[in-house]
Amino acid sequence: MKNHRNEHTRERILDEAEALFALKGYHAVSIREITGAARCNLAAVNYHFGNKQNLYLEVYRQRWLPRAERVRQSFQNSIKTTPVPSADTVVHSLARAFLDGPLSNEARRRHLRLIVGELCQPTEAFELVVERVFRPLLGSLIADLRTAMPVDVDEEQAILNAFSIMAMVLYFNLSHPLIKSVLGTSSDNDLKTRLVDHLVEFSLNGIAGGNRGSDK
Amino acid sequence: MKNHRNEHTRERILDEAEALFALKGYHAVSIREITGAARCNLAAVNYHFGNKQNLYLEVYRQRWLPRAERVRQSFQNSIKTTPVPSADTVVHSLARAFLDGPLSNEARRRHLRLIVGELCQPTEAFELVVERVFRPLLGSLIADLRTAMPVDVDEEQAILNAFSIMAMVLYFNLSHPLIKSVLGTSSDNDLKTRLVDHLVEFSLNGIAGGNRGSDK
DNA sequence: ATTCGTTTGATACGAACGTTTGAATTGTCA
DNA sequence: TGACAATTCAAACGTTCGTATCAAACGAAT
Repeated sequence: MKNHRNEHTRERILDEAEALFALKGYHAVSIREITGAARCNLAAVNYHFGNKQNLYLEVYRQRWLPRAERVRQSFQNSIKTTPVPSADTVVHSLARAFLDGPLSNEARRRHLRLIVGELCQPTEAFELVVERVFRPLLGSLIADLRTAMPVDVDEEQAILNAFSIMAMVLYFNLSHPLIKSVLGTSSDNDLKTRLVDHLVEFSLNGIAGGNRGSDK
Repeated sequence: MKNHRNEHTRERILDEAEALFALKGYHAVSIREITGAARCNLAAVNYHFGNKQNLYLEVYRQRWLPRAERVRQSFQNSIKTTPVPSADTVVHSLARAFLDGPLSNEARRRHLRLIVGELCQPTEAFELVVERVFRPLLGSLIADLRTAMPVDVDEEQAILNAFSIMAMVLYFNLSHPLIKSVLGTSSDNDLKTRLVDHLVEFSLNGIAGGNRGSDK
């Protein structure tokens, strides 16, 4: 039924659309810009996806979601090496999965920009990001952290801990250039590794502190 | 020279433009939408500000920047109550200045959305945000934290600590609805206070941990 | 080779965009 | 009051946007 070239066109459009949406945001990208980058006709978007909004959603469904799944798998595989992972292992696995995981630098940048884009200006894709990825990830993160910690941490504390970790993961990606700018040009080598190390250490202490001391 | 109504119009445009830019982003807001909300003529934007891009910049220069200054003042005043503030005081003052400070809830949401907007999709206003506000704030934050801590924390560690704190401050504002959604409807009262408390505690432990243990 | 469903292509539509214009209106000061 | 600059207004500009149309090109099966 399906021939080869239409799939190629469809895939090319998805690729270029994702790159451009991640780079400039939905409204700053025109269909002509996408089809120009994909070297196909203007009408191809409306033929394959109906309209611009649905192309945007398909980018999340067919590009972003599978990648989010890869990140999740990378995270799960890392912590499943030990039967009862320590909090250290959990946080380190999460940080590495997001900041140094299965994605290339470019893919990772796109991936997290699409997340933050929906966080800043929610559209229809927001529900997909939250319900299909964010909430499950947060749930397993909390569960994994719980098994590695005493039970005297209440649910809200655990949730806020998980949010704090995610905050740093997202932010360190988002403003990676800014961080590099502030740190100066002196130490560019293996910055990513040191960022991960800092994030893990900072988070672990934050969690442990939240566990030990009940109130400030 | 200047009469009254033009200033009124100019100010109304700035107010409505800021609200709309913060809510929907630059490209998703049209001049007609702004002038409609400000109840003035379409051409008023081009008369008072030249063009849309410059209106956007003026929003940052004349609305955002003064508010950033108020937040900074609130932060500085809080920590200047004691001659040598503790790290606890510094972080708590910062968190309160941003999350519970001199701004109303609405003004704070706008303020931080304009920050994150420039972080996600930098325009000309990015330099203003970074150089005039972000870098000075980060500098004084690091300096204040340093005086409250032993000197065996290297510069990079201190910078990353400050970034981590800012990450949580920004993120807790950005995804406040999401956090409320995940936490459930059970505990809505004084959530902001508990968020600040969590942020302070998490950060302080993160900093202290970075101070005590040199490597993971 | 012919047919038929699928995909591509060139082109055009109406709407909305940012911007400009020039005439009316307003406020200010001689 | 009259003159003059500052501001507002309605209307239009040219451009670009998302979308629709329809014929041409293509691939696969009869």
